[in-house]
Amino acid sequence: MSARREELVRTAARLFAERGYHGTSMGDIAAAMGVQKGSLYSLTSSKQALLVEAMREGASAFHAALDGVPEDAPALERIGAALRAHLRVVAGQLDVATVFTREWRFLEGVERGELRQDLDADAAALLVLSSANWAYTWLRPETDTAALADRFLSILVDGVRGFATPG
Amino acid sequence: MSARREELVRTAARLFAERGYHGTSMGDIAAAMGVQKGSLYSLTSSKQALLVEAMREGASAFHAALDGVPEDAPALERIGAALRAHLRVVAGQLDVATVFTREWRFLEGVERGELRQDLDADAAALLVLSSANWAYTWLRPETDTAALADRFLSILVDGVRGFATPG
DNA sequence: CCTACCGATCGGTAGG
DNA sequence: CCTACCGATCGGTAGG
Repeated sequence: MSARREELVRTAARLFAERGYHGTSMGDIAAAMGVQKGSLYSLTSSKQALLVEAMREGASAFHAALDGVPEDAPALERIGAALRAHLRVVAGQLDVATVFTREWRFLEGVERGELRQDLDADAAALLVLSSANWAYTWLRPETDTAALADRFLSILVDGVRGFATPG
Repeated sequence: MSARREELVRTAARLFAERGYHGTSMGDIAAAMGVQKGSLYSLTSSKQALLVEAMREGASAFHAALDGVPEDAPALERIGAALRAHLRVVAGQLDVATVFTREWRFLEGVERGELRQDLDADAAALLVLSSANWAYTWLRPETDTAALADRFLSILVDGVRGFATPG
């Protein structure tokens, strides 16, 4: 894959994250690349292919992050490692992570509610997943994600009562 | 406001929630209403006005929910009441809540990161806000939101160590 | 509420 | 990488 093509995918991911997939035109992407839109089609076959590529980067980054989680550690330690790794990806590849978290529904037929989490599911797991999945809206690249993840985890285990007074 | 106009806003909210604002055309909305798209313009002035109206319903529902939170109660009780009320709105008006949470960026110039939450912010507040804002992706209308909110809150206060064995 | 239409923009292609 | 263009679709309007 050429450097120019990588730049195209990165640019598309940035605009998809900013304006949404349907809110971004090939003309927008071309303008951001400094070329005419017809010129993009030597680098990609379609707009949808750019979304697929951006999603693939996101999936691969999150997947690779989980690969670093030790398999034979206590559950709590593994959850902590997974959360740290996930938040690190969000902060480090904000555009790709945003597109991955928000725009997947334009590629797959998964409907809202199919996850079918209900009262029997573990509320603690929902809290962790929510914080991880919502993180793209407020995480900043310079955020200390490891410290934040540890603080999340500490609350999940011991609650705010286990905290020293903040400040 | 006529019943027909209310039906239009509800239909638009449903389609915006399913396909996104830019992914929904006035023709789509008209088809769901059983009329031609030109006919919609006697009920609304523009597609954007429909988004504004749906967002207004969401804002008003969430705002009204917060109005029921007692002002002179302990902080923890107020947070619990707010979380319960918020999740009830999400479950009860899923389409409007989804549009409100996800599509606000097409109306306001607020950019990602402007919230500027960082390590100094309270991680517990982030956990609560994340669970509330991500809820539209997994909450179902029949979910017992009060029990779920209480369980979230219990974790935040005492952590999972404060739980009896699940099941 | 309909038909018929407007100008603009869309994703994508041809040919160079 | 460009110009020039395609058919389709977009949001919205006119006139009834």
